[in-house]
Amino acid sequence: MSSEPRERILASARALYLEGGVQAVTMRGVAERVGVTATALYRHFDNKEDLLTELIGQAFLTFGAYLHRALGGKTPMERFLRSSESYLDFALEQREIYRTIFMSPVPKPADRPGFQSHRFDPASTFQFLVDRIRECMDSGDLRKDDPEQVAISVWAHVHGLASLQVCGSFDLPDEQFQEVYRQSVKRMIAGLAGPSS
Amino acid sequence: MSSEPRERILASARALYLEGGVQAVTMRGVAERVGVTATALYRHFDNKEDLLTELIGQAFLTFGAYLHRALGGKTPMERFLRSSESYLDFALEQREIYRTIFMSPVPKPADRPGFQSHRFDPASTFQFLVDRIRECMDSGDLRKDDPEQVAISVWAHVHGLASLQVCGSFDLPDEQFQEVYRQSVKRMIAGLAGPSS
DNA sequence: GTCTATAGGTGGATAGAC
DNA sequence: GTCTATCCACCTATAGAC
Repeated sequence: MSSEPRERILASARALYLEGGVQAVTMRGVAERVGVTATALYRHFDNKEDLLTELIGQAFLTFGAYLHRALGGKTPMERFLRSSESYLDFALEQREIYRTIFMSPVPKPADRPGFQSHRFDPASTFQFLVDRIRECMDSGDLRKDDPEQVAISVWAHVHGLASLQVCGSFDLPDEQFQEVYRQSVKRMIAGLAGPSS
Repeated sequence: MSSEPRERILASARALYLEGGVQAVTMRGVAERVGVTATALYRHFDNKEDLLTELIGQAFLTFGAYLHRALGGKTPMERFLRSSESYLDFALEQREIYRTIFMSPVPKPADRPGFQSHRFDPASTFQFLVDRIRECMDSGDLRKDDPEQVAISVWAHVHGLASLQVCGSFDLPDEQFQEVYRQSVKRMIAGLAGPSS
């Protein structure tokens, strides 16, 4: 590949990104990590935004790979539950990427002329979830309801849990939190009122 | 008051903050807005962090005022539902403050020597919610369960909804979203499985 | 492809005159 | 209390030599 140096630059950028977020990615910093001077990077990327765009693009693909695992489940309910597991795995294992995708303001098309939506942006995540839920309603595992509205509730619930953990609001180690997360998903399905499960 | 200029500085800082977040608050920018030079600010604040700390402190008080409204409800369930309403009101009306309090990494005591927790930080929000939920369990409005675990589920759910809206992930106008939010709270209470409500 | 040198920008903070 | 002048750190980006 003639683009091997390009990959090395992206790798260094990703490392800095995972350590300290977007603001930790500077041309100087990336260059130092690669072992060249900052100006050398401009042979491979037009400018910083270019580099960042490619980085984020790869991040979306990573998320897509996590979600895709859930489709290995054999029943609708299994696929639904696995989706929530995969979602959490991604949030915990790729914290900074999760922050960027789901905890940062969504750039509007107006802000970025020529903006191309990725395969796995928040919108397609949402659609993925709608499909899992519709399946469960068809199979009778979930009560019949508007799949899109239910998807909003479910997504908000898992995202809320994941994002609070990523922010450190719970002050729980990840292993303990995973159990809390699973229980909470059960509770979301069973509800808060009515007879105990 | 001898601290009147101090208040004017804070007001300008708050304005910038609400417009563009923390990063929009620069000593130069604040000073320009007040109508003085940047150096003048250092007569009133030791440094930028000092200014920011005071700003955030006031923000926590604002949030506390929102939550406090919920206590006007007459029954436990009413107070519980009003809490969720107040929470959303705050998130939508004070977006940037909401971001700072609930969507940013929680500073660990280690990071800030002499760090003093505020009256309404994530931890005390959580306690407030636990109290509302315990009330509802005692009154029989909610099924008996571990109030803290249920509080986690409930908080995550409303925070997830609020934060996704604040980020623009839903792409819905606030008025429409409020109705979605209310329905979702109902759904959280009723659950996703079992008979329709 | 990579370097040195350099331009041009933003931001925090201090010294000392008024 | 506020000013001017100034320093320092850090950043993106370009020109032109090698």
